[in-house]
Amino acid sequence: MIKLEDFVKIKDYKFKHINNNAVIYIDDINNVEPESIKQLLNVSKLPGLVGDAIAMPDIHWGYGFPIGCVACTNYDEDGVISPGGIGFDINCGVRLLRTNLEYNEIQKYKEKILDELFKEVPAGLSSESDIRLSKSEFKKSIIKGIKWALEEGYADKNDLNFIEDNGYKRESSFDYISEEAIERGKNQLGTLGSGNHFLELQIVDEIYDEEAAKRLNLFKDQVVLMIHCGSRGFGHQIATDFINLMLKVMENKYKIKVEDKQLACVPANSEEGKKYIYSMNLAANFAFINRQIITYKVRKVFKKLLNTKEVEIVYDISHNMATIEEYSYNSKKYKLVMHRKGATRALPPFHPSLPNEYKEIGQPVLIPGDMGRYSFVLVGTETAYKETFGHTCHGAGRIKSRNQAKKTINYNELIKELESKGISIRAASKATILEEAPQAYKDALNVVDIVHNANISKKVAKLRPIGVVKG
DNA sequence: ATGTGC
Repeated sequence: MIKLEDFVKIKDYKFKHINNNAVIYIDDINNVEPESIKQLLNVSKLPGLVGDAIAMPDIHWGYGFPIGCVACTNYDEDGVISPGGIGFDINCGVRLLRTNLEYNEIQKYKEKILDELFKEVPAGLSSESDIRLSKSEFKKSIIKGIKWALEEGYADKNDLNFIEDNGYKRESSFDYISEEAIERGKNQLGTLGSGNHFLELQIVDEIYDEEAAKRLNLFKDQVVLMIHCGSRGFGHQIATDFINLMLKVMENKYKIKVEDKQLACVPANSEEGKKYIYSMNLAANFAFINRQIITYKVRKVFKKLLNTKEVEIVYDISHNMATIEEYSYNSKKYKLVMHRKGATRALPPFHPSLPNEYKEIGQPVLIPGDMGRYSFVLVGTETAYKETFGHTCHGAGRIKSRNQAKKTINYNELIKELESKGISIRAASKATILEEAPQAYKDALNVVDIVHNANISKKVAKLRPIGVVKG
């Protein structure tokens, strides 16, 4: 049984378990579902954990690990890596594009822009790309990562500076990838997918931090675009393959016992651990290219309809990923396996991995909200570096299950409601729209306010959707 | 999230 009173408030918006290495950033501990707390406590018992298993205010139930969670293990002392701590959609992430246009300059072209975006960017379950590659071309492209996109003309040279890890994971390989993964991924580059993934036309609605907004080249009433998607069937198959592999060797070969089979894991420095890391990084490359090709399509549409050449990347972040990093924790140096699942990196100002343009403000944090309300831009802080291994939340989090949403929400009413707010929809499936209705989600503003008040990231801008392309 | 399953 989960006892909520076992979590004590150690400062505003932060609760720590009295016996376990688990903390939750939340306004009120009663606002967390017991199932996801149980999952967090399971994670806190993983071999080699360093510090606490950390939950963000958008925590909700997931596969093994809760979504909205950070867990770090000690690579040098057989700390584990677990695919469930990354998620099936490896390198699911968000990219924000800015234009030099104001809302009033595009208002009359809005529907046309959405038509073209919907035509150019394949969306929906099992949607396929117009880019056809042979198996060997596909392999070459994913190994090269975003550098392939640059060579092929899908990226501008400057783009790479504004993507986390420059859009390229060097430690990647096809050696441990199944034919199935290749088959599933081969024709999916530059596709949106389904579920909560989207391409939105948005307007900068409110600026909270003028200085940081200026550095990010964001201004009120500006037209921006947000891309939320990941590694499609490719990453999904890689996750599936490695969960199966780890289930086979975890107990027999490595004598690891976990609280839940879905926490299947192996030591990160083991044979299987290293194979997973190389494969996960490959899926990460896929997702970076995926968001890059969608960017290319957006640029094409804006050039064609508005003759706008300025569509620049503000930033591109991953919220489902693990990285192996040297990190100081409690004045001790570690090589950490940092699992982040539904959590966003939020590095402080002057961190060496930030682009020069953003050095003084910290790492941009992109938080997708729901299609009817808003999304957010924040920046990382020193407090995050000290308390959360440099992380913050990733989104709103569900309150209604997909089925509940489909049963209780009326499609026509929803579309009318969105229209009345000035939001137009292009979607491959009606069911997805119902599943992703604003009513199915928590208010992202509450989530963002908690991380802001806990100082693990700072609000910079609020973005409001005016057009949504979905699967 | 996902060729929406073991």
